[in-house]
Amino acid sequence: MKIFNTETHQIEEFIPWNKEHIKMYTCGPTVYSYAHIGNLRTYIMEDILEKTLRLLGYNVTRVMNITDVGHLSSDADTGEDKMVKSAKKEHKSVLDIAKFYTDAFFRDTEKLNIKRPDIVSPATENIAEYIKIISKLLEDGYAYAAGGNIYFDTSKVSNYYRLTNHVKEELISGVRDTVEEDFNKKNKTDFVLWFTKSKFDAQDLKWESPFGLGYPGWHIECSGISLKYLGEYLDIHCGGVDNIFPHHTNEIAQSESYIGHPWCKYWVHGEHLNDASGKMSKSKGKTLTVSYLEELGYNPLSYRFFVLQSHYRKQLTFSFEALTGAENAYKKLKSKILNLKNSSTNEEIDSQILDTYKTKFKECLSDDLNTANAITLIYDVLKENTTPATKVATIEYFDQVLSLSLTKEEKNVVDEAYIKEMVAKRNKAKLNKDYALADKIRESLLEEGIILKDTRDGTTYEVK
RNA sequence: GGGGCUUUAGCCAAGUGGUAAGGCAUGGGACUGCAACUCCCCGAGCACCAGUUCAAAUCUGGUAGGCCCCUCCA
Repeated sequence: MKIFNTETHQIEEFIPWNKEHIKMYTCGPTVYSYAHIGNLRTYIMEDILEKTLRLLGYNVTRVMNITDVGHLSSDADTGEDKMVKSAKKEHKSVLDIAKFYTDAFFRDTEKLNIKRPDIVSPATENIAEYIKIISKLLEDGYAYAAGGNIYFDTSKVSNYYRLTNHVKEELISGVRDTVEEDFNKKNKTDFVLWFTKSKFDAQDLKWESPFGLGYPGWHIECSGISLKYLGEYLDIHCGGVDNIFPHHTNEIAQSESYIGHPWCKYWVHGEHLNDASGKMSKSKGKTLTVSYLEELGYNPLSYRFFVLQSHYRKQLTFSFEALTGAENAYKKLKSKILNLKNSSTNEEIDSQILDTYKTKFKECLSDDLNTANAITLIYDVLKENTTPATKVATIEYFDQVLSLSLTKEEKNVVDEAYIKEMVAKRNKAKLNKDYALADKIRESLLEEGIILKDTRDGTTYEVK
């Protein structure tokens, strides 16, 4: 298995700390509104990565956090915590909001066939862990108190910028002017571990701590949850590219300062989904959510297919034209496969062909998750000169990772006798050359979602 | 101002030195009462310029465009 490691800036052979058991941590959603499909792209990538590792025979424990506290608003003029802001807007408590959008998030991921991580942990349920870490960092001189808050002292770590290649001096000269400076900090890059005093004081959730009544900083959450559930040796840490700096950079700083040795071996980041104007954002125009796609009549799995046709480290531009193309391709492909499945009764499976394709498939995914080539393999299988049963079995194997429900028959709740009756009626009309009536029957069935197909061997139907 | 990514047919894209995968759409054909479905056929020399090489979409340098990040923005 080869994977691109953000830390070393190159594709590397994957060698876990302990090959018996892989520890994987993925940054979860901030649950103050619905996830848009751009957010979900990263979770699809992580899903593929996890399933690939399992297919390759590894045991994997995957942990995801739910950020339900402490994320500040991006709208500089309001300066409120995003969670608090949503709560106010919707007249609910912060935790109600978090619960609501957490449920919505998992409903969306389920529709996209994204497996739920083994452990999902809300940030608010691990406060004791953060306090433990912060206390030790203070004790060891990696953190300091100033102006009521606890800060991490980035000057105490030697290779702070290792994820990004940033140069300290250049960073300082180029700070955006929209950012207010916090004069409590010793260094520009220092960040808050624990707030008791903040210009954003509208926090509903506060906890007692040795540092005063307050709430945790953004970055400590992921370190805390990861160390708690996965221990001091992490194999893979994933997230969107936007997390690289400062979030993951800071996680490394605080985690390694705390445990005193190297922490995570592989950093894997998913690129963004863009629209014509750039990065997709929750605060920009109509939010593209899974349920919105459904309202427009798209199958969520068409979106998964769309995403998998591209590479996770490449920016992907979303358009409805592109999604429609993916949907057409997905429908056609699935229909072909289901036809094969229905015609493949009691045939032998050619295990040699199956094995060949298993190997090829694993090679595609082991090549830094080349899902586009993995999908092309499906088309190759369909063209292969072998039994339908072999093809179906091969594609079922692929679908363990691709998770496109390619061989899953939709449940058709239809009255078969009724359809047969209507088809007979229509055939009679056709014989009588009463095409108006024939077309009318066909149209009325279509309205009920039943598509008639006239073949040489008679009329068959398909349920939408 | 700094750091990074990216540019392949109408669209989504694979490809990392040997002469452009796959899919969608369009067009043509077969099938059909007409359609739909299905099947068959058809398209680019890889942003541009200059190099390296027997050979470059693939390597080097430059130009242009797009995108992301730069500390409380996920």
